[in-house]
Formats: sequence, C-alpha cells, structure tokens
Amino acid sequence: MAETNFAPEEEKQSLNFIEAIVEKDLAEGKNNGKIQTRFPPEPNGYLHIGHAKAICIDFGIAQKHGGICNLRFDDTNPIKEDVEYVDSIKEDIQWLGFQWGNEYYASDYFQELWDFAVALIKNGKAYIDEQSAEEIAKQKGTPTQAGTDSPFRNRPVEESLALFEKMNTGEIPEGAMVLRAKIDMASSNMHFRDPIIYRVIKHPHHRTGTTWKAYPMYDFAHGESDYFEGVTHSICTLEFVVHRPLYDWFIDELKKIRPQDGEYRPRQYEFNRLSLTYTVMSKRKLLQLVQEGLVNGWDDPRMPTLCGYRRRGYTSDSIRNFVKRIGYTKFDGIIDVALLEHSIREDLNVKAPRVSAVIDPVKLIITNYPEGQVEMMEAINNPEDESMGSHEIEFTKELYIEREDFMEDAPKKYFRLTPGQEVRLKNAYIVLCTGCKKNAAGEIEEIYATYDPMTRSGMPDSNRKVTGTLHWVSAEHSIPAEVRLYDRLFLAENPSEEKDKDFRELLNPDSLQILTNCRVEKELSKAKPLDSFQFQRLGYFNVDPDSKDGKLIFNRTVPLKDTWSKIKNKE
RNA sequence: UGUCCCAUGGUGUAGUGGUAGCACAUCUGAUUUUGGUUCAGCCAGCCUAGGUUCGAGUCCUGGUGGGACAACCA
Repeated sequence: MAETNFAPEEEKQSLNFIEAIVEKDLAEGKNNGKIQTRFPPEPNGYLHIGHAKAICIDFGIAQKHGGICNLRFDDTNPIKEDVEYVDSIKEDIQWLGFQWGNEYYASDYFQELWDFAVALIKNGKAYIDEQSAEEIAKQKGTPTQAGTDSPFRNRPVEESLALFEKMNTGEIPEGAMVLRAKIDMASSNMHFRDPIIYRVIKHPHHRTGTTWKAYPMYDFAHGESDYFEGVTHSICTLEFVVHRPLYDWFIDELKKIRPQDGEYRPRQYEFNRLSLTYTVMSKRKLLQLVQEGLVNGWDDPRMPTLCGYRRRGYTSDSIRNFVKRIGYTKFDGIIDVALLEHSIREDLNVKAPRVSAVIDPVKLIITNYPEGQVEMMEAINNPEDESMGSHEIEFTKELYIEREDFMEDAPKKYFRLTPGQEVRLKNAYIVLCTGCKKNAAGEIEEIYATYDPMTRSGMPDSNRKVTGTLHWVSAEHSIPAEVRLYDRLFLAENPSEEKDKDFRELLNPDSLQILTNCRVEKELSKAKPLDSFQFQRLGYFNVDPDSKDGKLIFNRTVPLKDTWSKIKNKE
C-alpha cells in the first residue's frame, strides 16, 4: 500500500448523550476524575433484552473509561424477590460478556438506611403516619391538584422515633403505619408530596431473613446506595426522570450527615427504554406468561428474556451489536424487530456451519442410480469462512427433499423440481425430474428423477447452469429429528393505545410450530446443546438443550430472508 | 387544567450555528452449488409559526403532537 502523508482518518464514532456527559465530566475532573456505574436489577424476574440495553451502557461506559461497574441487587421488597432470580441475573450478565466489579445488595445498607431515616426524623424531616394507604393516597391530591397535610405530619419527634422503632420489632401490623419524608404536599412533583420511605413487611427477606420488619422504599434506597458505593453516574430509564429531584434531595440530606471526600456527588441520567415491535417486554406480563403456562418457562425461545434468546440460538455478540445499533436517546420510539433479526443473521452467517436437514420430507428416488451404492459427497461447512473446513454426506438412490421443493404444475419462476426441469442437488448431481407417484388422496408420495453422472460437484460438466439448487438427505443415512419453528411474531399485533385490552389476546397462535418427522444428516448426531447451524435455505437452527440421546430437537433461531415467498405472494 | 421529558426518511439513530449522514426495512440490478450471502444502486427526512443571525435541524418564544408523574412496586 502506498504511503501517504496523511494520517488515516480517525474513525469518527459519534457519542450518545450519556457518553458525551461522561467524557465532559471526566475532562472537567468531576468526582475526582473517577467514573463508577452500577447495574441495579431487582431480583424479581429474569433479565430481558431491555435490560441488555441497560447493561451495555452501565458496564460499557465504565469499561471504556477505566472505571468499574458494580452489580447491585435492588432488593428492598422481599415479597417479590427470590434467589432464583439473583442466580439467573448473574448468569445472564456474564453470558452477555460483562463482569461486574463488586456484587452488592441494597439490603447490605439496611442498617445505614435505618440510621439515615432516624436522622431525618430527628431533624424534623420525617414522621410516622398512621393513616391507611387509601387515606394517604387521597391526601396526595392529583397531578393538577395540591395534596393536603396528614394529621400526623407535625407529631413530636420522640413519638415518631418510638413508633419507627416499633415498626421494626414486629408489633406493628403491615399497613398500620409508614415513615414519610416531610417535604411539600403542594409540590408539582407528586414524588415530593411527603413520599413514603419505610413500610412494614413481614415476609422474610431472601438474604436478611426476619432481621428486618421495616423496609425502605426504592426512592429511599437507590440514591443512598449510589452514594455509599461511590457511584458517579447512575444511569437508568426515562420513567425515573420524575424521581430525580427526590434522588437529589435524599443525597443532599445524606451528605449532611455523612460527608464524603472532595466534590463527589452521584448524578442520575435517563435514557429511553427499549421497546420492540410485536414483543412483550413488561416484567409483569412475562411473569404472567410463565405462571399461566402460556410459555414453557422463562427460557422459552419465544420469550424476549436473555435466557430465552440464548436458548433460541441468539448469540451475545448479536445482542450487543443490536444494542449498539439502536443507540441511547430520550426519544420514546419502537424498534422494528427486523433490526434484531438482522443482527443475529449477520452473526450466524459467519459462524454457523451449513448442514443438510429436511424438515418436511418427501422421498426423491433417483431411478437410474445404482441400488445400494453410497457416495460420500463433500460439503463445505461455511462458504463465508474457508477455515471452517468441510464434512462428508452420504448420497444414495433414495433421498428426502423438502415437500415444498416439488410442484407438479409450477409457475414460470419456480426454480425447483417440477417434471421436465433440472435442478442441482447441493454438493452432488444435477437431476432431471421425471414424475411422481400420488396416493388415493392425491398427495405426493414419491418423486422420480434421473441423475447425470457427469455432473457431480467438482466434475467438468457440473458447471452447467440449472435453475435451482436443493438440499437433501439420504433416506437411509439421515437421522430423525424434531424441529420447532417459531414465528417471527410473538404477538400478532403491536400492543398500543388499547392498554386495557388483555395482551394475552394478542399472542400469535402460530408462534410455535413443532415438526416431528424431520430428517437431518448424520453429522448432526455429534452436535452439542446450543450449537448453531444453517439448515441451508430454511434458516438458522440450534440444538435445544432438551435434546437427549437419540432425540434431537432443533429450534429455529431465525429464518433466512425469504425472497421466494414474496415472489409467490405477488402472483 | 399542573410539572417534567421528547419531536430528523417507513423504523431507529448522527449531525462544534455553515453541503443533513448512517443502519434496518422496501424496491432495482449484478454475482451465487440453495430465491441465502456478497456487491452496486433507487426511493425517502429536519412537526409548525414567529424571532435572533450574513447563515438555524441546531439558539429563543409560542403553537401542535407524543410520553411520564397521583403503588405501603422497582
């Protein structure tokens, strides 16, 4: 390559707004020039692809600037939480390719939060309210109407202190009293109208057991936890924008009683949540699908959970690339699921070996091929990557081909088998279709063809131009398999305005189709769980972990782009 | 009758006040031992009205439209 006097243009990669803020803060020496983030899931469900977006920015931005990102479980509500979720969350983060610095729990700070709450009470900035949830809600007012003060708002500090103590001993029933911060019942921000910061929960906590009976609310735990840990940039989704003033309020109060070095101060930044067309993303609804048995668990390949995508054959690379493509903004949009599909095809195209499988078999008999003869044909594993080598596949007189690859009366543009037309059998011979046999019901039972011995792959005559190429397997040597086809649409339509409509009514009834009579080439008996393959034109498939000796199950990760069906539909 | 956030092709995103770019989707053509892949190309955009400025997608103001906020959830 000729040398030039010009340095190669440094690739300009635009920063998203969060990266821009971080770089500016770092340049200005804020927080002593440090960056620290956290990924703060509540362990009440499995991670989904929306979390992947958060994970990529939380971990990615710390990594990029030499900081650390901690994993912090926001476990302040024992009723909904469980260690099952803790374990799955850790597994999924690692699968995505990230490693946290420290593993923290909001429950680690229960004592410190308690002390902070006590300090607030002593400063006259918190009080025990003994009203019912309904009364408190009523007094809160509406977004357009100021709230009214609780009759307990100005009770003596000593009284609140004593009652707060009791909230944690077990003698106060759930719901009988709460601790509220005393801020401003007329604030235009609803979260400032004396927010509840502690409530009584008697359900044992998955980590602290029955030590505590009073638990802090999210707003009273999140910012404080960030402050305790030294988080500099607390990145979350847009619905927390309205919480930010409260986040700041608590940290300001906390700073007064627990000053830290320098100018350190955590700040919250919010980005747009991921929503995907035809996809259920809410944790609540996903839990409902699992609990009602509408799917086969959190890792059902139709689920948008990370374990679901993993089981379906999505790679973590493809998900990270997808996240990179969609970006981070403050605009509430909806991403076309086609973009996700493009990301996985792009990745699997390079990684997945091409193998032969017939999912809807019909017999093709090569009438002029010698009975009992077996030829080993070479099959290139991946034309995109020579280093992946090749394997062999048995060719015999009786084969299976795809039922849709034969038509007795074919339209002009049909490139496949039809009487009188020649096609290439992939990696093997060119064959000429001579006819078929039908049963009484008119269904095709067998298809007949003759082969041209001079057209075996690699031979001189094999260059002859034919209309199409078909995949096939030997009837005798192929092995049975089950194939699960997932429709690209989990929902038949996008969830929208009609929020009241039960989303279960939107579930696509054809989201899963199980084919049990499939035949795959023998080579696949060596495949291991989660291995991915391209079944030629049928798409990308992976081995389901439920496959047991003798029973192979494949999930279709994603079909190939299908231009044939477009042509077909036009006619 | 509130506060806050947002508005760039069909979708999602870039754009120090100076030629609006990228990806996906769609469509067209070339290549192809799978109608895939790869390559080339087409179509298509700054919500609106004012203001500031030599110059506005960018700054200001008013509209319009969308979203968030009234859990003892996070």
